Amino acid sequence: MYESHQYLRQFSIKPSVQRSAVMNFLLKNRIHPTIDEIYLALSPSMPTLSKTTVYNTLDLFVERGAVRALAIDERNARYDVDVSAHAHFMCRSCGTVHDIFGLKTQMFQIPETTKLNIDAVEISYFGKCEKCSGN
Amino acid sequence: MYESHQYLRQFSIKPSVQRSAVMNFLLKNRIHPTIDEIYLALSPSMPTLSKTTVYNTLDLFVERGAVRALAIDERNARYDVDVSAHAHFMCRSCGTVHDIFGLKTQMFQIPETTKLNIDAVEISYFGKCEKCSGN
DNA sequence: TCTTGTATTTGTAACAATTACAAAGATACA
DNA sequence: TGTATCTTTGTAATTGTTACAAATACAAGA
Ligand SMILES: [Mn+2]
Ligand SMILES: [Mn+2]
Ligand SMILES: [Zn+2]
Ligand SMILES: [Zn+2]
Repeated sequence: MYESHQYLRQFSIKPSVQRSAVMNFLLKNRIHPTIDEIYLALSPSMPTLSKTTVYNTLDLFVERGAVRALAIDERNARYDVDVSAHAHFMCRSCGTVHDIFGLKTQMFQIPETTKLNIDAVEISYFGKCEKCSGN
Repeated sequence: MYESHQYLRQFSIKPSVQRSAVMNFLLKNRIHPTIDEIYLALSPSMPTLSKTTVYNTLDLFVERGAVRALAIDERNARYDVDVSAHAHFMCRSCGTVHDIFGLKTQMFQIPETTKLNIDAVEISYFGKCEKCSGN
């Protein structure tokens, strides 16, 4: 909790109770959560927390580069506090999103093109996770 | 239009007026359209077309492997009749989705992992397109 | 400490994309 | 022609997100 305060300052984000709680959750639960998952996890201990605040907070985090928004899940936005170059896998069955580390750094390089001004890359894999592969 | 009929049969999709019209649009307009774009393009010449039919049709196309659904656009699903291995770029400003061809085939290979049963890869780039780069 | 301006949070309403569902229409074939 | 099945349609419900204005918290100066 106190760490979260410090962590936020690294990204010039003024800490508040809500912001620290959200960042704390992201740091301790690296499951690429949705807004709803964050809200449902925090609201028991923060009964006045508003879902709008969770939206605002995540927007701010992304804007400041503290968090990455993933496009992998068409249904909801998912957020990742690990902004380093890595890929993701989403299970078509249970919807969980896993990290895929260890891909060649070349894969995250931006292709040469004069026309496009690329600032981000996202590599996503889809299929069934171990649990859902049945057996 | 007639081509579309033939095209659908390749994927064991029973052709109907609506299905052929949608496939024809996809084959002739390779812009990774949204459901709404497809609906709005076709409805003038097919006034009774229902948006639900467009949803149903695209679901069927994807299920049969005739079309790929892209996750690149968080706002709406986008569909690509080109199911070959290639990447995409989405402009953060105007929202258009471009193809990125010519990436090494290695990039589309599935990483070795015993745990995950991967069946698809999606490589997405984000930034500003030529038009929106101002200048 | 009070005052006042600014930043943040909250709750509600509006919006947009998608899904559910049942009725209507088209198609195939006995 | 009759009947079962497939497909389309329109509407309503659901869900995720955004807009917005009021309430609250915070920060600095008087
Ligand atoms: Mn991750
Ligand atoms: Mn494409
Ligand atoms: Zn799973
Ligand atoms: Zn653009």
